Amino acid sequence: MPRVSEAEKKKSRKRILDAAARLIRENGVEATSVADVMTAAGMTHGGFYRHFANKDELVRAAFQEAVDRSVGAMDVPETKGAREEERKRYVATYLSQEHVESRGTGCPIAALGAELGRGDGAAKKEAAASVDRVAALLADGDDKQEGYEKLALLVGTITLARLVDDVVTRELILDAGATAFKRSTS
Amino acid sequence: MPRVSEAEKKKSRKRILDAAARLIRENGVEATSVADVMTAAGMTHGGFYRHFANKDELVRAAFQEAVDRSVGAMDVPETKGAREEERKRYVATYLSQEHVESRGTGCPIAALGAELGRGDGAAKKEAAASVDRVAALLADGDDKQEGYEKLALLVGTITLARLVDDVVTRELILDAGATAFKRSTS
DNA sequence: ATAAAAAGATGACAATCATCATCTATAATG
DNA sequence: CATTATAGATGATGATTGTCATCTTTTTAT
Repeated sequence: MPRVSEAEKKKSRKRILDAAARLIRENGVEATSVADVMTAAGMTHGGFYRHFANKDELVRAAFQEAVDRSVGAMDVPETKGAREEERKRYVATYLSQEHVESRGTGCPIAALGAELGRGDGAAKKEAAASVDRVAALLADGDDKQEGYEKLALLVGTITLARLVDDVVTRELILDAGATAFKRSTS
Repeated sequence: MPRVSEAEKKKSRKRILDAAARLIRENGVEATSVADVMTAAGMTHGGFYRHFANKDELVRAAFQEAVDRSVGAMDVPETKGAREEERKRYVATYLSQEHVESRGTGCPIAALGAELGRGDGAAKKEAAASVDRVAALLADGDDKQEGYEKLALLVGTITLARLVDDVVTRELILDAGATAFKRSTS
């Protein structure tokens, strides 16, 4: 059948990226094979290297995509309280049971931070840059430390909550995170 | 050569456990093979199943061992300020550059929490129990939420710090965690 | 002392993996 | 329209994986 048009190729790339962004968050980078991603994107493994140089490059791009999507709403011009409004929404969504359960669409730093922290490829560098980016979006002004503190609290809370099967205990953990988060602002 | 004495077998088991506890924290569960562990323990892969039913059971036991070692000092009778003293030491060690770099001997929840949170075997259950245990040790009294909050902050902070290669930024992150931790107590 | 049990070595298994080579049919280029 | 470039399919690669079978040798039990 192939070859396909340029526009079609672009769509293919996007399907691959979306599939990867979901699968690596659901199952981890190591547990996600290139063939898995391609199948989820509706193709065979063969065409993969027409889109990405290697798996690390795919993971880097997928991680970036995931960050864009998950903080995109917060990344708006600082006009009046719009940013602050989105921040509130972001945190409430973050510290929710739904976020605990839907790993495939959740925070990529929480899902993959530990695993990427062990590596040293392009994906790790991307994740490091994302830490700065998300922290900056979470902070009120230019206080970097406030951003780091808030992000650490979010990431740690969801990590703990995902270990716990009991929904009641999970809620306790999420509540603890929310309470601490409020304290970090005032 | 084999068979070896009962005492020797016990020592073998401990060597396997120690090797696993280090390797899974350094490289993750998935990236650590049974053969890797056995080699690090000074044996070939053959004898592994005389000690553990399967890899999941090894990881569970190794995780438990790692937790024991890393919070052992805090887990003392609540006599006068002894516990509080150890808590301080624990947190200072936790939020240090050395901890960021020495993953193999560091906090197993931070190293493996996200990965185990995706699974559903014995190792995940062990990790869930550890969350409660460590949180309880970190809390002042019976305030569970305080424990969860503190543990989340520690785990999140070290996760972020490990993503960052730049030592200065890393220090900023660790400082932010330490500041927030103090605020969570008073 | 004889027999049974088993620790660990060696080796094999079926799966899985990332990556590459080749083939094809079609899109882009002229 | 003729030529060339290439997206994606098919299939192979060598490496790695968890687990099991077998064998040897020594310990334990009788």
